[in-house]
Amino acid sequence: MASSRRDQILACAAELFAERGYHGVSVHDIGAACDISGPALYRHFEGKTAILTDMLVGISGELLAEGRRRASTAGSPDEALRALVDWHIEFALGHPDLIVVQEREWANLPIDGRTAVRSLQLSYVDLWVDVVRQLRPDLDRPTARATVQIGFGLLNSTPHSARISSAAMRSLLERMALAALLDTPLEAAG
Amino acid sequence: MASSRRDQILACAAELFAERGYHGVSVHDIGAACDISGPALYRHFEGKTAILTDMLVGISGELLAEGRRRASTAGSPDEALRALVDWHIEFALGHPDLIVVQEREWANLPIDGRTAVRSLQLSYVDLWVDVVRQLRPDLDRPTARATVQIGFGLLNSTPHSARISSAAMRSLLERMALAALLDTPLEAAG
DNA sequence: CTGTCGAGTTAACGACCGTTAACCACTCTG
DNA sequence: CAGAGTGGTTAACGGTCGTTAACTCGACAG
Repeated sequence: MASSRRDQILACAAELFAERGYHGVSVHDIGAACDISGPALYRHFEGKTAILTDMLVGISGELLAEGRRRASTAGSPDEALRALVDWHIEFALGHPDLIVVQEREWANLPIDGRTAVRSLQLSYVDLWVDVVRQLRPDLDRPTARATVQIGFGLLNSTPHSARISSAAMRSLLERMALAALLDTPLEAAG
Repeated sequence: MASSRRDQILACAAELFAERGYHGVSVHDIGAACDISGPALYRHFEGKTAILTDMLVGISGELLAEGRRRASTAGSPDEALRALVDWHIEFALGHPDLIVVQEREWANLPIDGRTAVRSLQLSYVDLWVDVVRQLRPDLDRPTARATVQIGFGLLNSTPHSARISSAAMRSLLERMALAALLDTPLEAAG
């Protein structure tokens, strides 16, 4: 189990990063949010970028690991997609700040963290793409990939959305996501 | 017509802001991208925040004005929704960097710019909500608002999506957006 | 030709940032 | 009770940032 201070720092930093962006938050700000001050962070992290790296690797890893678990225990492709959608919604509703940081701050990672996060994210996309292609054999791989990424855009909009109850938001997101992902083409576009 | 240099600065700044975030870009960087250097920007803008303010007010204003124009010339609610979707897709595909900046940098505006942009965005959401509610009388206003915002999340995912042709992306976005927005509820959620 | 004005330059200032150094207190172990 | 280790403190450093000042140069009106 990680040290409690480490987790507290990660949680405070996530909240601040989501609110003001990585470069808009100083190490002093992060420390102050944890009731310690500035340089004390260096007892727990190598530097400011290490906080961001740990955060993004953790998010991507958790999304992928639990996504794989749930998809693999599903009995059918349809159930698997529903399980993936439900899991993503659960994560996004439970950690809106992490969703925001994951979406925004990838470019601020050092090179090695960037490749690590990218690789986890690609695996997560692939997990979805494999399920979607079983349900939508009409889609070639690039189109299926774009479909999944557009679906993430839909699901990740949670933090920016109007205030309705969490249960209502959950079912609304699920319905819209499944409609968007499963819609079969009825018409050609110009 | 605005001075050409002003427009050039806004375009260069948008690209840089989208890539690295507002605080990740210095006035020297913006100047260099325009082949002028640093403090020369102050001949055209009051300061760095004025560049961001102009950019976001411009985006929100254009989305709203053209959205109103197209929705008002549509013959039916169904056509109006299609017109709004098409317009938003056209803008997002044509200016992916502006979409990114609009999504990310609102919190970095000064207070007055914040309220100006917020007000334009609210009007734009309302424009959509009015159309959606004509097609989906089953939705109460907060749910319709959330539906529209989730739809924006879907449409605004363009800049993060895999590379398929622009025409293919356009029709994919349109199909998925309409499916998500128009889907009528067939089941209740737990 | 003169003078004003717009649009650029470099130099400099103060503030703040990430990071390191030096120091201190508390808690354990032997 | 010594002494190492952990986790905190304040002070200070170098670098960068946004902004201002002072100056230059070309265009153009009278």
